[in-house]
Amino acid sequence: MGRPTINDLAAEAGVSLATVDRVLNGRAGVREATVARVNEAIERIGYVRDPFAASLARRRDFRVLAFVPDGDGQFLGEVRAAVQKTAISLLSDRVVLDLELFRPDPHVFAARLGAIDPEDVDGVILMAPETPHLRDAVRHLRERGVATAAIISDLPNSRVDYFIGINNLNAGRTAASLLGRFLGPGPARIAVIADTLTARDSLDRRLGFDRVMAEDFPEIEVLPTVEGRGDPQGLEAALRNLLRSFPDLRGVYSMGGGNRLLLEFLARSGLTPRPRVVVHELTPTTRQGLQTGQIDAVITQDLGHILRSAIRRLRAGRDNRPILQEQERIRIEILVRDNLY
Amino acid sequence: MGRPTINDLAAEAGVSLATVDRVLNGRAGVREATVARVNEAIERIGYVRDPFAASLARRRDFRVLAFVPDGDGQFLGEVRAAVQKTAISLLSDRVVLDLELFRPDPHVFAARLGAIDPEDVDGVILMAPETPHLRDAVRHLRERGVATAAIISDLPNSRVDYFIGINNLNAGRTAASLLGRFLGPGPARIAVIADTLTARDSLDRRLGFDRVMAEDFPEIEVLPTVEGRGDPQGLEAALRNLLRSFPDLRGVYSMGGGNRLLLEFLARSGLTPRPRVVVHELTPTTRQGLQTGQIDAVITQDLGHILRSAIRRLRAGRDNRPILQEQERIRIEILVRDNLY
DNA sequence: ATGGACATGAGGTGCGCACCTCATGTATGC
DNA sequence: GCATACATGAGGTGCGCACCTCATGTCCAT
Repeated sequence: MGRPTINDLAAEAGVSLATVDRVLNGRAGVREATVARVNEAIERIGYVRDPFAASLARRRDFRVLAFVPDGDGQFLGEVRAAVQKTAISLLSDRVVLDLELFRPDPHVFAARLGAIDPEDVDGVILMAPETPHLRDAVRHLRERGVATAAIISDLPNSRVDYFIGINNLNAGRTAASLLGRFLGPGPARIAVIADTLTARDSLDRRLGFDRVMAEDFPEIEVLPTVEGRGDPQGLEAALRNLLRSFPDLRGVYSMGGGNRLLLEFLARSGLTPRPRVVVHELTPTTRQGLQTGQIDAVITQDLGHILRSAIRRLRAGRDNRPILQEQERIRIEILVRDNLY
Repeated sequence: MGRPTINDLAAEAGVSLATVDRVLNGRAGVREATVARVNEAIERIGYVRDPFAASLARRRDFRVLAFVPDGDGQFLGEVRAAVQKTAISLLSDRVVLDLELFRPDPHVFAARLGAIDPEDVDGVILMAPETPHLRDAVRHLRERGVATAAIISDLPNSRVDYFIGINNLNAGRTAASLLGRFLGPGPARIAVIADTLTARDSLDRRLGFDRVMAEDFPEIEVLPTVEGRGDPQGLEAALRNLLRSFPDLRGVYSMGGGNRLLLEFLARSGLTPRPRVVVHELTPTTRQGLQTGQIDAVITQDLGHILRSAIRRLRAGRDNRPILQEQERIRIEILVRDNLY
């Protein structure tokens, strides 16, 4: 009743099991013509490798290294925690997922990637900003047969094998859609807060946000972006300035970090009516903000899902298996107080 | 390097492989004291069955039957489609998922469940309203060793093994949270539409909805529920009546089916300003409603996720494995035009 | 012709487990 | 004390695959 096995495949291709094995596992010493015959037979009988049996026989786990920036933003903390949790849950799937932190120095990071031994590592997951060094390091990894997946932020110029994350343009659109509806008809002024607008993600979000605001909520005036740049005092001062110029502020869209400070500032400012607040990423701060009512909506992505998806793709690629597009789509999730999990 | 195997387990328990096998697979002919010894050894060395190897050796797929009502609501269509898609994607996981439709007659349905051969079927997934017949049939299934999972609607009195779906009280709360925010401050009248309020799901949603409205949006007046009862003309008439009495209607919460008719009605009525509309379940109609702007938000659940989760639980139960709570939580998803996938 | 490089086949082993048979041991009732 | 029922062990087989060794065959350059 079952699917075809390598035995069926060998028979169909008219070669021995050994040759099938050589072709399937990319070992050397097979004529091109023979490889082609096997591949045709694969197509013909619809052979797909049984990943269970394979990993059983391989007697070796699927090893993945996840690189996440070392740093103290809450979101980074969430990512690191998600990697660790996912690692545990994937152990029973014969996947060993290791977390590795890296410091910003691009040389050091690229060197670390270059030192990866393809014998030890099947795939690499990267949450990292794109730099020329990284681009070269990724290319080098590919050449040595280590698959790469970018998560959360794409690395569009690094020819990474996969990107797993949300579409940030649509995330920005979603934020605008919500904030616009929350504010209702009539003119209003809203602020946009970002860590920095140089990051690709923030640019995309801002772009999507502005488009929807312009198209659907023309009466809403979006003030120039307040950039935090990881400097609490600077952000505080900028916010204070903003509020002095626009005491009628009715909404805030926060695209990145700094939410803790933002919420504290808003609480202190005692603005009435309370401004509508839409932020990104579920963290302890934003979770609490939802619960206390300081935040109206959080736009987020399921980190566990992202990591599992990344690993499924790396594995599927290695086994030359197709993936289920549908299951791998990363949703832009909207959380309010009442659907918080 | 690896996890303990049955060999380690046998050694630890001081019994043979045969006995370990008998205990693990619940075969008869083992003294209680011996069973206990094996189970203690399992605890001690932390043995967990390797599900891959097991299903390989079992030479038999995990067979699941999914029962979905035969009927022509769009949501039912989505559920059936999701079952079929999931079935395909799970084939490579050695899971055979079959879809079976049933007609409303509780006798016939219960008889069908009673006729299930435990030799053929490992688990049953049910999307069905609870009836006394069903309750008995589920109990009977359990007794014969067939695990059962209710999806979407719980069967609280049927002692089903698992329920996989959203918390409808929170779903109702979420709807109210959104609709209340969309309407902004000030008094407003809103309508609630339901197929029927006798279904447990609708009751829960309504309850959650009312609570949040009362607590957070006291100025909003929730009109009595309009019940469709699967009768298009009746619904149409009721809506017309409602609008005659309350021409200042500003919001609509639709808890179940009938959205197609509702949207047509609202379009024809030309209400200004356009009422804010929050509905449940993503269907072709509600998807289009989001895109055209007739619907502000859809509250939904990922059917593929629900089905995969149900199967993971049935399998984990059979193999006596723990599940990852986190991964199995079914989210109450909020969709607006811009995060539609 | 001869050696060497390369392509292929034959066949075995074991991964962790389920499932089966048969033999042997032990307690129980009469 | 003997038949009987039951508990347990020993050992084998195969699932689909990866990985390994060794033998044999084919072709080419010299």
